[in-house]
Amino acid sequence: MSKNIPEKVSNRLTLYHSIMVEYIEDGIDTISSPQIAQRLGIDDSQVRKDFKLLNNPGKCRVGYLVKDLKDSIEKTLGFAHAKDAFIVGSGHLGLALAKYDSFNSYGLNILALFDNDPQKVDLQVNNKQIFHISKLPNLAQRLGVDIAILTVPRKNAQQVADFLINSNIKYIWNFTPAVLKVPPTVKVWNENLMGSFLQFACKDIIGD
Amino acid sequence: MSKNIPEKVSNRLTLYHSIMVEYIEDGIDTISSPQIAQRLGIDDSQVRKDFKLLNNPGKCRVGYLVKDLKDSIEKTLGFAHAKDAFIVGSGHLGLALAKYDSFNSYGLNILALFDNDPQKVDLQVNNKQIFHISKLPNLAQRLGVDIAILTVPRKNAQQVADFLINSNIKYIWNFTPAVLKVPPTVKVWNENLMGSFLQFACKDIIGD
DNA sequence: TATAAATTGTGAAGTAATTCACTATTCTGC
DNA sequence: GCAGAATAGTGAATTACTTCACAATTTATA
Repeated sequence: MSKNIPEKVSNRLTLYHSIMVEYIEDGIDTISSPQIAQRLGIDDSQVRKDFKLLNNPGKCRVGYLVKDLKDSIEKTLGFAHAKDAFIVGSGHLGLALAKYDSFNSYGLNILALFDNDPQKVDLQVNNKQIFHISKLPNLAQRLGVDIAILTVPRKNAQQVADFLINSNIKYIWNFTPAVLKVPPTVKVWNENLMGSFLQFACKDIIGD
Repeated sequence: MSKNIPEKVSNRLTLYHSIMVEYIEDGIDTISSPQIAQRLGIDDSQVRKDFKLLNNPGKCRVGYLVKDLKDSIEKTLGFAHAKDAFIVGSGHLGLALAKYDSFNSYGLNILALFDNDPQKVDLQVNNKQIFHISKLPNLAQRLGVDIAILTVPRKNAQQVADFLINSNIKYIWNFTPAVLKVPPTVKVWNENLMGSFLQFACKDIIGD
């Protein structure tokens, strides 16, 4: 599946997916591209072009089948492939993410948390144990985990990232504001919460 | 300032900003576009084009002054304009965000939290009080707050959003997976954590 | 001082993304 | 069954974004 879906498209697919979930809850079977487009403030032909990538044809004058759309979006985005991950950094954000059960239904299993604070080690969060960071390399290898969710303070981010890379972690979902230096074999996804907000704020609040 | 900076550009500006913070900590005064470009895996002329929007000329053979760049990015993204906001929904994520002090240094003040659970009302989180959601309209008006950070469960999201809109909230930073229906006068920024991850996961982990 | 190397700034070229405009199809109501 | 309306699908046009290529400048060095 998922053959080179551009980032913008996959971002829209996740929004479409949310709408499908809502329509299913409301017991609505079909949905049209203008309905979706209006909801998201985009062009309806854009929606149709995106859906074309899903190989999920609609019916003229009717629209698309909600259930089928949801399934093919999930297939394309890989919900079915369960992926295991560690949360590295058991501060407020790390703990909140550990408690965020939606991850699971989207195909992401948090297996454990890590921290360097001895006070936190061995605590349980949402049925997941917090381990000392020194245990990570061994556990990563034994469990075959190569995804880490990084939620340490900014000033430790690079150092911890280096440690993760040495532990054969290949994917880092970076919730810190640091821009990580990594070798080409390691992929980083920057969540950058404040950056995200600033875009929002900049556009309309500061405005002019 | 901030005259129609495209979203892609402002996203890059936040990444540049992080790098500037790091360089300042490391005591480095100047930085060149190839240095930044290599760090982010983008083209160096892209960096220069972005900086041109900042009205912050560099010097040939030397590069840009780190301090000046940081300042003009902050000016352009509006860090200086303090903005007040409420967190609506005092679950794990809401509490984690309330404790996330970086918001402050980026110009966002969380004044209070809200929830409908009587057990949570009147608790203090990071020196911010949790109020019952029914108090929101009055407080929003008295304090002149029109930004809400929405962290309620998905199934309540639309209903709470409607309530916020009736309380004259104009900007909703939406951390729920719901796609909110709002009038054109209200702006929504979807954080969409899982969507964000799926883009990351889809691209490289699922592969093909 | 002359030469070489590094860097900015930028117009032009090239890509990618979005919107437009239209055709073909299907459904609804008369 | 027919007329009208809504919709999918899609090539073309447009717009936005990125990369290329290179002149102009500055610094370091011999």
